[in-house]
Amino acid sequence: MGRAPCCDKANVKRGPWSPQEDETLKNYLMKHGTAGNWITLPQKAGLKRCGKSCRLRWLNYLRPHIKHGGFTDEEDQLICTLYATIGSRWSLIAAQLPGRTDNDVKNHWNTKLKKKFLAENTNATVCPQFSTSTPQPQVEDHVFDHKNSSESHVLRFEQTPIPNPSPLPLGSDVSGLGSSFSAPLPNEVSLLSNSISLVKEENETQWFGYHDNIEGEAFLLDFVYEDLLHNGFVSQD
DNA sequence: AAACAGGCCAACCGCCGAATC
DNA sequence: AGATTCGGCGGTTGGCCTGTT
Repeated sequence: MGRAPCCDKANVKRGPWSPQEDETLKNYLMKHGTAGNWITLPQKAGLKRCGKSCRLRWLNYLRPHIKHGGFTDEEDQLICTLYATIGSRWSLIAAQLPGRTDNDVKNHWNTKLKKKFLAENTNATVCPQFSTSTPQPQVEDHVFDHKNSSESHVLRFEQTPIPNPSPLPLGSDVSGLGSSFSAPLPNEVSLLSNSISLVKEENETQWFGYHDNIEGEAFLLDFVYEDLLHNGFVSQD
């Protein structure tokens, strides 16, 4: 048999949280933490809520240092770039935006950014796939789907490998560049946009994806590399 | 001032992989 | 080994808010 049931769904409160509930949950978590179990937490804290609901409320609203609204242009650009790279993996995208939650980023994209970039239809510095130099795609048609990357930039990368060690200009038409992508790999490739690159240092066996974040500091995009590795576009040999 | 439409966002739903029994 | 739950995630929705007519 498995674990005990999650919660009595007929006996839990739903809908918007009251200030009292917020206070109760916040106080409890500040004092005791989750103790590794969200399901039993509401009972211990004296809340008639499902554990999942408590978790969501904490992560999206009550957690310290959460920012709401007021997305900057830099954040918009980063969201767009990452969306074009990895698709709708909001938790990963939000992880690159301090103080932002996946729900917030998702809402922001769905209500504003998606329309904005569809309407503008040209934003090569941020989202190469929207470039006017190529046929105008629908956003959904060209996002990176990590489970089925048939419409992704990464697949195009595989089909049209980059044999040249120098970074390619943003939005380059790399079709017809030649043979399959294999070792020896170039030292650096400007791969997915003007701010994301794959780097392989001399004498290193691993490739790493980097992105220049809004403060201009490079951070490792493990998931870019993982996607490439997972899809067999790079190897560790 | 009232009615309506569209935008926004908090919260729920359902799925999936990992963990547990 | 298989059944079941947990935790986490992305998709969706319902209700409130704001702008327009």
